[in-house]
Amino acid sequence: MLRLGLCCLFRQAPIKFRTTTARTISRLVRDAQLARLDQLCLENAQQLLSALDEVRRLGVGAFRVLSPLFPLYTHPEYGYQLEELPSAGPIQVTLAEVRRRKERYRIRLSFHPDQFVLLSSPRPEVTEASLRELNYQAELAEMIGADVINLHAGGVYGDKATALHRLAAQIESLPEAVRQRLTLENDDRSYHVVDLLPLCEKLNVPLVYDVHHHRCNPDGLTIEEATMACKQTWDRVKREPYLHISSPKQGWGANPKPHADFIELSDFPQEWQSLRATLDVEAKAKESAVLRLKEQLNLPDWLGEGSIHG
DNA sequence: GCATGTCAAGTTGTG
DNA sequence: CACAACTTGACATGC
Repeated sequence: MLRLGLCCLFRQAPIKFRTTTARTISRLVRDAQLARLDQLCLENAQQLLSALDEVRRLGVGAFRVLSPLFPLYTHPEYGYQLEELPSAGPIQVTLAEVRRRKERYRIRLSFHPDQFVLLSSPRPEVTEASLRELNYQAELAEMIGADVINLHAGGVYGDKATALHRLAAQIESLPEAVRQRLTLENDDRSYHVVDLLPLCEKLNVPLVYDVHHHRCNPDGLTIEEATMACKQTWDRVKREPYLHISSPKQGWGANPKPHADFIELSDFPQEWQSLRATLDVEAKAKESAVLRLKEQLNLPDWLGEGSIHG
């Protein structure tokens, strides 16, 4: 059965994640910086716990955790370690409870580092910053039990084969906590499913299939072919496949890349109807969009403990 | 209060 | 050459 996933934020539910900026933090002395960051991390951990309850209440089966759960954690100047925070203990306890609830509710958790995180760059400082960020997200993933850290392949730098070679080399030398969670996703500009498949098969990296990106940036594969190829990369490691969907904000005209508030049912590939997979819904209306798609597809509530499936 | 400009980070494509 | 787009607006400031 398909399980739908909500991405990062809520539009209806009163669940808010907070952040700060390097500029704001820079005006404080170190102790005050850590006190401020401590407050934000603790609040965000508590909000994540509420998020799991809300996802469960909505009958949804997956949640993507936003990258800056710990704001500025990997910043070169204002970064910090969890142990430096006065509330490190309560934060860890809260995140351990997130993990327990995710297991009880059978909710799948994932991370999607943002555009600055690349393993294909020829610039060492970009790779170093990316590795810091990946290690941070893996640390969080360990604490809450997230099984996926999903990356785009990044830039081409005028030579896709060489960029892919750098990407493969970096993947092979990742720390285990990152490596076991790393997945790659086709993007809407540079890397097709067909570009990533050889690397994914060689290194046993699961491939997340984003059908909107595929439609924006076609590679000759049909949706069914791309779906099956990606599914195989997950089958090989005996894990549930991940799919992404979104609809174009202004239709399939000049610029289909920006995301719409909701998913048009006509954009949902019928090939997916009977799949066992996680489908992240990338739509601005957040849980409203997930619920609408869930109804349109006639999917039942995703049930955890006590269900006849569980 | 509310409107508005700003915010760590990469790369590509468009106007 | 500036800006939008990408998984996502929220925060700080000034009126």
